[in-house]
Amino acid sequence: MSPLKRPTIADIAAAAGVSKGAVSYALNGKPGVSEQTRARILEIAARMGWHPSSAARALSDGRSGAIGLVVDRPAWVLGIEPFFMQLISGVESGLAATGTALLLQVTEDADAEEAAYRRWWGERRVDGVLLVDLREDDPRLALLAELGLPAVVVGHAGVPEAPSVWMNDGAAVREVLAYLAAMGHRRIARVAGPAHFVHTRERGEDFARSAHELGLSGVDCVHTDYSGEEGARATRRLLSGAARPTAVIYDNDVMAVAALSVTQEMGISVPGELSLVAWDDSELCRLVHPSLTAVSRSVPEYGRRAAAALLALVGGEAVPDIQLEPPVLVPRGSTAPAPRP
Amino acid sequence: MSPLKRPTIADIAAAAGVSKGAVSYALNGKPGVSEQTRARILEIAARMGWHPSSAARALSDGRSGAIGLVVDRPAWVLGIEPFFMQLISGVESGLAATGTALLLQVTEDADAEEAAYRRWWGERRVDGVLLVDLREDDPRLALLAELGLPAVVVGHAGVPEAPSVWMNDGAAVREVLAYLAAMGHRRIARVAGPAHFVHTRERGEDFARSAHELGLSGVDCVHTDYSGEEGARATRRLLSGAARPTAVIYDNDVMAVAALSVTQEMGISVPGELSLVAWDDSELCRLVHPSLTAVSRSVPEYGRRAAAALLALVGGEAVPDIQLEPPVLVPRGSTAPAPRP
DNA sequence: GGCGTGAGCTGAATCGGTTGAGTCCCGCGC
DNA sequence: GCGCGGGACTCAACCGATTCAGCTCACGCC
Repeated sequence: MSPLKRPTIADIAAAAGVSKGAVSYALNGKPGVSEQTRARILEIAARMGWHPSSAARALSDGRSGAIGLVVDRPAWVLGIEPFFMQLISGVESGLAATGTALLLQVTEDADAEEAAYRRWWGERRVDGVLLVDLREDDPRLALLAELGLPAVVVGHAGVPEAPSVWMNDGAAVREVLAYLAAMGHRRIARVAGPAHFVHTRERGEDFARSAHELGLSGVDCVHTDYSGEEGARATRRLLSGAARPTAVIYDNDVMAVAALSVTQEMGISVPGELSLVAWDDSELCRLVHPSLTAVSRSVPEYGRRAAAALLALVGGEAVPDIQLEPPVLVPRGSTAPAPRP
Repeated sequence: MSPLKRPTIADIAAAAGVSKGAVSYALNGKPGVSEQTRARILEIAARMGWHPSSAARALSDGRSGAIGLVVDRPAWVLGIEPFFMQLISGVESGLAATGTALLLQVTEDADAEEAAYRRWWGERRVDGVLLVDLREDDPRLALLAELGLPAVVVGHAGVPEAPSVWMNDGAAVREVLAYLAAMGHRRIARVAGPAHFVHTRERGEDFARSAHELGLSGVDCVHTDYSGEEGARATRRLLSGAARPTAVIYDNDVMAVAALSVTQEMGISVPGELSLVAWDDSELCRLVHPSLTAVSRSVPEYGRRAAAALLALVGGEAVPDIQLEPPVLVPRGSTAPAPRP
């Protein structure tokens, strides 16, 4: 079968007996044609299966009709980390109605990520980008500002250069610590993500504040790269130390799952001797035994709102920081009262 | 800071004192300019930080410089399934050198997936697509052929409409069954993916054939949607039946992990009373305790080769089916000799 | 009847590349 | 000395949309 020909507005114009301009007005809902003519043109366009050429549109109005997302995490972390796929699902649903496309790029390091932005900008491939995993003094913000590429920050507020979509982790941190404290836990540790991520630091500050308020001595913190392997190693170290914690909180679910198998290895009972809490809830947490108590936040919602905010920003609207519903604690089988000393 | 201006070939032409055409020849490595002039133009372009406008290029030569991937799996499966992110990582690395972009779309159902292809084709957004999860009599093949949109099938060979990148599962199936049989397993079951996927059926045929060759009575098969939940349910059913299997093979790692927690729930020892094998190896398999024996295949390699094949196809080359190294069995802690009857 | 007005449409420029059809000049062969 | 070939460029059309400046009516109004 010979491939279909793609109709252009010129074809429609010919079929309707009007000029290209009239067709353009009709198809874009702009004044300049009578309602009769508009209806006729719309009908013809639909019958011909017309779609606007994204290239032509991009060329004439300077909009590409696409947004970009660069994910700069090593492949082995990405594979298993549910966060990104859920985020992407959410972004898609925020984009779906508008017909905007999503460009995805997975990079090896921060330099490659910056190069990707430069390329997308130079090639006019995207109208804006979503920024995840903000770092301290993140050079990407300056770069994007220099390029004039609109961006929305996902995951934490108060960035002067760009609007953001965020959740207040503080309340959830407080909730988790209060819950553990109420069950008698006093020695609580945290296995965190990389220290250079802003959200890691901020969550750390939340932990310190809440611990102080609750009269806890503090929360020991170990940094990792989010991988199960490092999560397991950190857990072994914590559980082998002199003052073994009675509860550990993990910055992602993958590490919490890894920790669970470490406890089995070491013959430590969960939740009898040790309570575990995962930050970020995914099917993974319900899959393992005992199921993991988790801090649940709607990651797709993150994506959806961020996409919508970016579209508004690209459209020239002033976009404020958007705060989403804070994460909630979902208690499951991995937490229980602290063991008697 | 005011946004940078994006240089065009006209700017370069003006700076070099030549015409736009000459600049185009120079930048594309075509004859028509002297080596001196070419070098000068290249130098100016580099200094100005020029990138070709993807829109302009797409408009004039009909190529968008992008390929598309539609993933039609429910969001909750996607989140945790490592396969797709690994595939995407691989695709990126196959694309990286060429400057081709990747468009990703996550859809709710098959209709939305077809609509996505129609849109991409109509808008000339992609030069070709990667096709995963082929179904029996897959309507997508006819659609893409009708549209004339080049496609490469990932995951199984012998499709008349499009070249494919695949691995021979048969050898691995044989290896797994022989391994289990050698350890005395006779009642072996399989928890498979959806029956409508071609690769599910083909693997089933491989199981039947190998079972027969090895003198096994056959392999019981239960179909699921790949989710941990259904994997767990299927496992409970299998383990509650009269002739309980001594070994179960899962079509993905997520279900195998879910199964492991079912065995804990039910007090069945792994691998003492039951052996488990996961198809597809990811960090997940190493994370749990006992670690899961798995059939490992290089998913990123899949993506890389598929991307390369698609680029060749788009470039007008004749692309044959490409067979990759077959998957290999990686024995870990979840398999052991069958229990004495 | 003349004139302004605005709806409804046309024509052409424009975006930034690619490309085929010229143009010009230089060197070479006879 | 003339013609020819070809290297090095220039020019302009073209891809498919958007958009602005007209143009042409019909109509209302004084």
